Amino acid sequence: MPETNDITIAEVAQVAGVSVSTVSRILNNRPDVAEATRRRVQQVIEDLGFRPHVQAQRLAAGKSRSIALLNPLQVKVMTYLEMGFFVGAANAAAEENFFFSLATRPVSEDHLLSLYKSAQVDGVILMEVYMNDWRVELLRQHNYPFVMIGHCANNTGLHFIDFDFENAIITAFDHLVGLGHQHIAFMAFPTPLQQAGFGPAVRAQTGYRKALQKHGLEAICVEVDMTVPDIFDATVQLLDEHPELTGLVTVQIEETVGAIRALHQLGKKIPDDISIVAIASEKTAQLVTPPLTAANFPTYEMGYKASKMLVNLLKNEPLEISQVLVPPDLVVRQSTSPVHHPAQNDHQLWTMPITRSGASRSSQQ
Amino acid sequence: MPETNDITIAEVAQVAGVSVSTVSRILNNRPDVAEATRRRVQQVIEDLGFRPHVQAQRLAAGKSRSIALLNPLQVKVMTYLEMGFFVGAANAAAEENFFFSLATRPVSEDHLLSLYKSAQVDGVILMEVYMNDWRVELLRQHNYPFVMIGHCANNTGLHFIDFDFENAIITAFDHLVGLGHQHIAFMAFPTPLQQAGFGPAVRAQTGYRKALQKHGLEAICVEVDMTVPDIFDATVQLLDEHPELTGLVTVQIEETVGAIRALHQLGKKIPDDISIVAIASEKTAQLVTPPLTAANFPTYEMGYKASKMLVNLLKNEPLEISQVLVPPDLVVRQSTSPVHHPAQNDHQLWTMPITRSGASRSSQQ
DNA sequence: TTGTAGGCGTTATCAG
DNA sequence: CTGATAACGCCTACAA
Repeated sequence: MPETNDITIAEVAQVAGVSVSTVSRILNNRPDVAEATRRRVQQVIEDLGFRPHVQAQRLAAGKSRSIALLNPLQVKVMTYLEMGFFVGAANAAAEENFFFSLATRPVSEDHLLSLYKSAQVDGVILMEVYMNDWRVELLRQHNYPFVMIGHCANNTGLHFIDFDFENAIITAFDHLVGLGHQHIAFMAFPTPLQQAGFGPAVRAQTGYRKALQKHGLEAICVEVDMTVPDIFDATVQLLDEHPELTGLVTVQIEETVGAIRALHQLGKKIPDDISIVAIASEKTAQLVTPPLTAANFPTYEMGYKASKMLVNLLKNEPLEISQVLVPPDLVVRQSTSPVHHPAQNDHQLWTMPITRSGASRSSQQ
Repeated sequence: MPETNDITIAEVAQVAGVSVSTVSRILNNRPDVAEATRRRVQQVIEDLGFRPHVQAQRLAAGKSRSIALLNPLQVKVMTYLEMGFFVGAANAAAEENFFFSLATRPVSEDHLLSLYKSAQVDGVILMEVYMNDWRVELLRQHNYPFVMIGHCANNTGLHFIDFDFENAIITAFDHLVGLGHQHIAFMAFPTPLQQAGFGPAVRAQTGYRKALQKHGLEAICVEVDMTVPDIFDATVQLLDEHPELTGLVTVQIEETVGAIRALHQLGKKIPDDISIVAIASEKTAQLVTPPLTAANFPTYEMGYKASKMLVNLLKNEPLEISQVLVPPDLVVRQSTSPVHHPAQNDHQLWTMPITRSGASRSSQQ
């Protein structure tokens, strides 16, 4: 059996020759304590190696001083995207002396309320937010504190930080068009996500529509699942149907490697034959070859900021800004280059063997 | 102000017409309760939406029912390696109804002890373990429960799960030699880590020595920092000094992309010109092009297992096995092929421009 | 099978 | 500035 920490605040008080309340005051940095007393008691605390019992503190104070990030995580799977949010949020919480945890289990309404009711947390961070999100309604109705990474259709009274997907897509197209590209495909979020009103999916699509209109481009759009094999197949099929393509914009984060691999197999060079613009964090963009030109998705910073916002909320400190939309910042790396008019032997490429056959897909206007 | 959960066990008891202790028993699944009573009380709990106050439970029970993974995490940086441990451990803890948290801050002796003393956790999972690790000594001496992902020089009485780095390296060499390769470089852990007795670094080196001996190979070993640019530089220099190279074994996980990028830039084809064997999880191996042949590093499973072990320990349940070494499982993907004797125009490659200059490195025997 | 009562280690209120 | 003392919400002998 492990040696328990017998030392309590009472013993500290006794050794220091003061009352428990005085020790408690010192522990909580209250101002109304004589400097001499404070020093003496702190010395005793040090000597005894005393640490306050956090559960007792939480119970007595009526605050858990804990927050959680609600991650709709599939078991085993976590990407750099979520990880950025997570590490950022964790570090910010640690800085504020708040306990941080990750809720990995799928949340039901009941589960979500339980987090608050059972005093596991004082507040949560929501991610993967939908335009109309039941979690938001539920928490708002119960008046439980929370902040979002993402935002809804109606955000009055809500606190959030989100990436500006709409302008990210527009910026991506601006970049390619600026390099002379005219035949650009857009690899969009899966249709079900769009229909369900998943924020990034909806807003990326809006950005896409605006970009088409702005530059007078032909619509070449394919919706794919966020998996490497699906993107691989989609890319193959896309180039089959649109051999004139010289540009590609993707919203998939890490899975863009599927497109790269497909192009590689088709004998298409990046960026000589096809330029790619993605949405990606620094880390992710550097993970593939060539490093991707991408709208920078600052996941760490967003998680950090969200966490700070929540803690401020819980401390009843004023929030300077409570709704922030992070503007896209296009980082040019090595996956884009000026358009390069194709040589005439292009069609020979199509005689190459393709290992994975394409699933049926629609190429919508 | 958020609506607080007024409902307590006392109210449940009153409404159900029983005593608090009965409700408590039901909450804790004690057997000594009449079935009728149990059902009635559970109905009341449901109706009232009651959730026990976890802080109070922990205080009264004298157990936090919480564990933590001690991650010597550099701020902002987390790789798929740590993430696998983390998600696995988190899921296992959740299954056991234990609270899980990640300690992101660098631990001092004081900090580590505080975790226990302040009842934040009942036990911890250590990772990045050294052959002689002060944390292990400290916890052992205080008789605090813990398990390790990794293991020490002396492991008597300790509980751990670790990946068999030594045999992983041997297996990697076996594979390459089996394909006819004779000139194989080994990209080792940085010297400081080896000297400090970092477990994987030490054991990988042992495996390397044994592999050389087993197959009678020439030693071509370079120690690199675990960063993409460093590995890039090291690869360039390595091929400069050893143009006869046809095989490469790396222990770096994600950073191996640096080698791939260097080879790409040097005009070397993978696997036609150079075969690579890495140590990597499924996810990581698939992230680069071509997908890497690698000794599978089952990080999720290891985190999961470590967490289960710790929880069992804390529940005083018997541990079936308390020291497990995960055997390497070589997964052949697309970065290795039979040796392919070089064409005579190889040296022309060295006239290509290299963007990053190599830092000075030693190529030890 | 159920109820009573004391205690878990702090914080907070209110006197002094 | 300091000290009693009552919560905080639950668990757990012990008794019935």
